[in-house]
Amino acid sequence: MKGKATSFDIAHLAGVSQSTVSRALRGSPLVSEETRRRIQSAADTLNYKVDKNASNLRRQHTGTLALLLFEDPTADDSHINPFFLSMLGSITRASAQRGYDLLISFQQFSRDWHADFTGSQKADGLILLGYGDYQSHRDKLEKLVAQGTRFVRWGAVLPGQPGVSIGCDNFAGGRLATQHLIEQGCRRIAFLGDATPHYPEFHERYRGYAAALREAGLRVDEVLQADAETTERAGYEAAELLLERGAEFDAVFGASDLIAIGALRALSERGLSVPGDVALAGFDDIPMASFINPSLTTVRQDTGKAGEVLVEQLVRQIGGEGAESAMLPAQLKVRRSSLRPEPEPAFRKMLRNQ
Amino acid sequence: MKGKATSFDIAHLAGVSQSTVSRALRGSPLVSEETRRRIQSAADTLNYKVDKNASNLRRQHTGTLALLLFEDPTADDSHINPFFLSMLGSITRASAQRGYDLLISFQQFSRDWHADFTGSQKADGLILLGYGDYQSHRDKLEKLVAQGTRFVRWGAVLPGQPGVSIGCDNFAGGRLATQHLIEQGCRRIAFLGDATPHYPEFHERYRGYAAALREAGLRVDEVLQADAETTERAGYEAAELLLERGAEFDAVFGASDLIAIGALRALSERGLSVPGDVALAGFDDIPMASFINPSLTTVRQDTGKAGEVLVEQLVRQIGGEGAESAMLPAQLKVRRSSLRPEPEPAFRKMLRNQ
DNA sequence: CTGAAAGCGCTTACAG
DNA sequence: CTGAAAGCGCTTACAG
Repeated sequence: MKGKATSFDIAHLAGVSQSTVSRALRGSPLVSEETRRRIQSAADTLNYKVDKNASNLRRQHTGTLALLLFEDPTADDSHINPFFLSMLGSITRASAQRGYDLLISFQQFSRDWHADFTGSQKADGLILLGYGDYQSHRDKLEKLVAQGTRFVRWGAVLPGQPGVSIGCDNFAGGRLATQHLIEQGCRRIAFLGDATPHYPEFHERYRGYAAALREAGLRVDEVLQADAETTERAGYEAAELLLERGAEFDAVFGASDLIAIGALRALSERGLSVPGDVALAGFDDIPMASFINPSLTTVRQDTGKAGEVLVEQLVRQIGGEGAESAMLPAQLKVRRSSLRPEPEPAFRKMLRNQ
Repeated sequence: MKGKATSFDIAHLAGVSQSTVSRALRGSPLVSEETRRRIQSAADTLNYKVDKNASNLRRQHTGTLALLLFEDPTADDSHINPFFLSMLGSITRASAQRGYDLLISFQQFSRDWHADFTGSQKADGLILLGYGDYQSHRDKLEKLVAQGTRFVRWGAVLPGQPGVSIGCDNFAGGRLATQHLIEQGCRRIAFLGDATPHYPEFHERYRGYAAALREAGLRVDEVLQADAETTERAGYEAAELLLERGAEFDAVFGASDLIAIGALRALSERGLSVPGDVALAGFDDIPMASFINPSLTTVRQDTGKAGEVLVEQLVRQIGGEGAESAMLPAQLKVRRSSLRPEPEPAFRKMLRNQ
């Protein structure tokens, strides 16, 4: 790489001062059209690009957003949760649309993340993404607020939380899914996923589940709940636990699609058919949900919209405008995994008709 | 945000010069242990972080890698190809492991990407990722080389290509999949995907396909090939085209999993069963491949390994070491979609045994 | 509309 | 081992 062209080189070539080059290239109205054109063409021939480091240093900003992706360290580390992958895609798009670069960082190990990015001027603001134990994050969030760091986080939207949170209406989503299972005739509906306030999104889904049960005059039975983080394996194990417990159930509501898919595998291995013996629903609507067999009934979180809102609210903060937490609607997607009674298999019908 | 602490503040607090602060914090051996400790604790109490912009400006480097993701503008723009999403995950991890930040950028629209990142000192090197028309990229790659830009690209590894390419052995993969279909008794195997050198990865897969056919004494029939880019929709349409043409085939090899999955839908809609009537294979092994029904036989590209190698070779270039193109092995994953003859359905057996 | 000059916060020869 | 000083390449008051 031979010496990169600087604004002085352009100035020299165009026969103006370096200040004028800078102004022209930044689109200042203080430069005459003709001068601007001359400078522009000089810049083009020298293949000049403004040095971001210098520009940012001087302007004290960065033009980039940092996406911090928290993954539960216990998760299988080869795969990122597909839901977050979708979010990542939409956040990337939304950032680009608003002229920001996006820096991505996984935060499984580092503990000092709360200051790493904005403190070191790598990013103007932070997007926090990830399921995970909220309690252990909370004090860091408060520190972030105290420091004046601009950030938005994806998660449960509840009163009294530090900073700006964007999330979907987990309570309504949990309620919707459970109501649907009840309408399908299910009476013993299991909930797979952590149901404590440690994981507020799951907790809200659980609360929605419990509300739907009570509204239908059904009992919330603790035997029907088993903890699980968002992995297929955890879903598998939670379903196994239920089965070993001897719990009787005619439906399973997984707190996430990954959990539901894991449960599906456990049920199949025991010879239980879905939806024939057990109706099944998940949460997230990851791409896989519509492809598995049977296709998975789930609560859709609109990741496209989510990315837009996250970026929008963060950019507002950076611009000094007020930003607000927002709750996005949850939408029930009914697919085959919950549709009962299952149409009678053709061969059984034939046998009976003999 | 109250005035951020600078190295001068630390110097003042620790009672040393600013230069010493800088040295201590960068781990220079020129600083005594005791001084270093004093400086470190001052930095901690003031919550000091080195300003990356200033540091990078001075050191003339950035510590970040840019991942440019090219997507075919005709693709459904709401979804990123899951294969690239996997790559993105593994590249992110590999970069973090080597201490680089990763800047992500989608390049559907911008045309000036070849200089945007390294020229403006946003990144030390580029990772180019995306299927796409190679011919139209080629001159940009050459410009990149001419400029001395460090980059690696994911794609076909062929002689005479500009720069460093990492890719999987697409020829071997295509051949493997086709051989497997032939072993399953298929004789009329369709190929869905562009088969021209414009898309070198697909072309290599096609060449592997053709080689396997010839080796088995089978004819390569143009009627059995239909173009498709990497989307489910394109796969669906290509299969439709084949069907409308009245082409007779007993197997379909999709140049990517997405194409194969689209073809599966088209076949099902026509009442053709997979693998009963038509055996099916794809390429990539995206997560969905193992979840659809029937599960999809495919050629696995190891994205974890790919990300590591891409980052490794790029970092070597940045460090002034020589980097080399590399071809990663392709691995056949046999699943249900290609296993013929299909076990006889239970009810048919019953009927016959009456 | 344009130019000369200061300064963003570091890193690193240079001198001791 | 430490300090004083130059300079990375910009942006932006300040002066005209």
